[in-house]
Amino acid sequence: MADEVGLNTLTLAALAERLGVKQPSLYKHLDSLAGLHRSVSLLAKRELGEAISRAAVGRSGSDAIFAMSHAYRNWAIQHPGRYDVTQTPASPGDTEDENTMMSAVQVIADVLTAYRLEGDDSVDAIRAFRSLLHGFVSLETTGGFALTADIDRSFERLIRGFTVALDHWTDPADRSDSRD
Amino acid sequence: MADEVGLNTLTLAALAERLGVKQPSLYKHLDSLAGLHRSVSLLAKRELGEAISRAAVGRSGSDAIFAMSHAYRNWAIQHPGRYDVTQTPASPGDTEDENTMMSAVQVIADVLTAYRLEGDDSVDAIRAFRSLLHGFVSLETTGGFALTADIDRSFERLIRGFTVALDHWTDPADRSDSRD
DNA sequence: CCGTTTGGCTAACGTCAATAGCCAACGTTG
DNA sequence: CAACGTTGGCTATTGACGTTAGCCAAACGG
Repeated sequence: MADEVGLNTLTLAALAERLGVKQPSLYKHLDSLAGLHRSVSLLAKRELGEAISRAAVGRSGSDAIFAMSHAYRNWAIQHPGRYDVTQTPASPGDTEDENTMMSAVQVIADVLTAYRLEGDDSVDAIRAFRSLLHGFVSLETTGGFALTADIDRSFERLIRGFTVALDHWTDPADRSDSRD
Repeated sequence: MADEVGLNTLTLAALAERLGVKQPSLYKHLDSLAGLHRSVSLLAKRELGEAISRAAVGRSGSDAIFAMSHAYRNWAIQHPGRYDVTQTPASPGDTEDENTMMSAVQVIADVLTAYRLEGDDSVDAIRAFRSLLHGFVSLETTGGFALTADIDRSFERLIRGFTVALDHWTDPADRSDSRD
């Protein structure tokens, strides 16, 4: 239901009606709307983490990156409502939520090990990859890409660009434009 | 006020109280909550567009990209509430909103002209750049980066990676990992 | 077979967006 | 100056929603 209507507009009244039940009866199964949101968020993080993890097994290097990226995007497109709560951070002290998030990020970290990045270099690469994926998928699912140009192709291009950047991740910083 | 509390939780009651006025009096100055959201969104898009446009004047190539990126991120960090409605697409038929969005995207397109990309190549690059910026800023402002590693550095790294990728944007696609 | 748990219900309250209708201050204009 | 329309506030009310309290019947376990 979150995927159909969006979590923000998912009302307890509507949920009760769909279940053929009166609104207060829901409180026998959930503690609050916020609690429901947390549950959905937790479920979504787990599912997305599993999806990208499954895509990465048996692959490494740029192969794994492409596979994981497509798994990420496909899951997000198929579950837009769930997706947009995958990035809401855990409430302070919610260790279960924190751990779920961390294990999903760990999948990305593992995939990047092929590039032999260490310490901050690795953190930077993980943040970059997460930014890429989230930014593209977020813009796409909210309808931010107005033009009719092929979105699949743009995504492929984006990921390819990332692998190219990874190949030069530890090159010395140089702001000059290498092409002219 | 949107930046302090977030647009989602900005309530008309609270707004009225801050203005020292009763809630229904607000309707003499706005049509609805949705209308207010649209106004804020429109203002935000215009402001962000101007910020990145200002940053890009007099620069070109990767210089312009870095300047624009920092202007984008800084504006978003300083105006988090406004930022997160900059990416909400215009309602169908809202040409004013569409035009505002388009002119902001046009700034990006102009900056990328130095890379001599044409047609779909250009669209792909614009989408990639928007994804990068939005993804990073979105994750950062919502607290998605848990580790204490330097976020400024990660951003710098991300943008540098993009310029590297741009230098090879039109290289033939090749999924093999060039480093091993 | 009796007690407890489970899962529904009605009634009620507070908050919020929104509408209707009233009224005072003010400026314009004949 | 006086009549008048506009502006911008107000109270009262409604409807949707989240939430709590308290009641009750069916199911289930000892």
